[in-house]
Amino acid sequence: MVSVSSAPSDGAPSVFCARAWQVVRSIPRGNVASYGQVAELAGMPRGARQVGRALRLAPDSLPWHRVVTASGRIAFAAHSDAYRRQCARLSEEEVPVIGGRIDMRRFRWQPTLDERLWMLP
DNA sequence: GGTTTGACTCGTA
DNA sequence: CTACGAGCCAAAC
Repeated sequence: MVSVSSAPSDGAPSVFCARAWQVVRSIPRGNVASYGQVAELAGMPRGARQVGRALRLAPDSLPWHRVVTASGRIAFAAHSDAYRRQCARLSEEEVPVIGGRIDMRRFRWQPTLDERLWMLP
């Protein structure tokens, strides 16, 4: 009997977590995506909060800074260390955070049909 | 088991 | 524009 556990209790991250990381890796430099957008592309339409959880466990090599709230704000508390780190990393790639905000109309990632198909299950 | 928590989102006021 | 509340879902108590 082979038991296949998808629970992260084995030490391995969940399937959704791995998918979310894959989506985040696909966000081009100079663009951002919202938590909800990443969730949807990863196959979980209402999983915005799970994306945040997945990113918390993510390696620093992952471009986690390209994920912001739907309104274009950084999800961390405005004066926290994490907030400043994300802000700095975004500015490094020409994504300005003005008034605590990113202009989603200009910087929101719009994946092509090909990119969507590549990521969906 | 239930309750709380949080890197969320959306509608209303 | 901000504030609040309800909905959301998995993890942690």
